[in-house]
Amino acid sequence: MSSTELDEMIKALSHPVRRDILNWLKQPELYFSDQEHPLSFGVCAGLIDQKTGLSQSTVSAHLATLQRAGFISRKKVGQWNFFARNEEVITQFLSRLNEQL
Amino acid sequence: MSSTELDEMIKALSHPVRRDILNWLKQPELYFSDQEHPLSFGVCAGLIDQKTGLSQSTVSAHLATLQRAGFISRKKVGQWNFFARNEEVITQFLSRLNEQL
DNA sequence: ATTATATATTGCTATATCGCGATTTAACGA
DNA sequence: TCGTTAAATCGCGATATAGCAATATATAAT
Repeated sequence: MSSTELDEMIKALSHPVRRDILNWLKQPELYFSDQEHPLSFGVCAGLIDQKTGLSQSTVSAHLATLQRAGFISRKKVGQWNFFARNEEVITQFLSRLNEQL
Repeated sequence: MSSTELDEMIKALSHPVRRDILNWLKQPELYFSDQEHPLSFGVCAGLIDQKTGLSQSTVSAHLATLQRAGFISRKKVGQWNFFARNEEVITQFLSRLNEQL
């Protein structure tokens, strides 16, 4: 993980809504039990929109930020986009921060 | 540590210069061996200014940000201000992040 | 083909952050 | 008291970020 990438990751975490999203995705069955599709796909954008209470376009941008940072992945199924945490990346980020901070 | 405080801490880390400063303060004897005063006081602001290459006022603001977040402490001795890491706070921050992320 | 749904993208405004030079404040020394 | 040094604070312009509504795009359903 380059220092530029690390920077992008920390910046991605520097907004409370994006941290909330990461947290919700940690336990989808707890926060998105109402999803029609299997949670194994991930959580679809619309439900995340709802949960934040922000506009669709705003949340879409937040999800893009988290994805660019590598924290989440997107899986497109039909007309839906499902998001899930990249646990390996998150683990790697935390250990990098533990070393370097 | 409240969620507001956590937010302030992450935001404080979201600037590369501020992370640099925290890193330099980890090994003052390595990065500030030219300091006239004992390094046990901490590192004085002027030397940090120099090392960043940014203006005095800019660095002063960065140091204030780090201090507000709790990551560093200031010790005033005569006309100098010495800064040092708050290791306990940093450790606490890291463990909080490890849990919550 | 048309319509509906899901979501990304665009264009915009408002606010926050960064960096600087100039000024102020504080402490020291002559 | 006056000049010097250290560092905070102020005022400013430039850039980045956040939010929204509107639009575009892609898929699905009728």
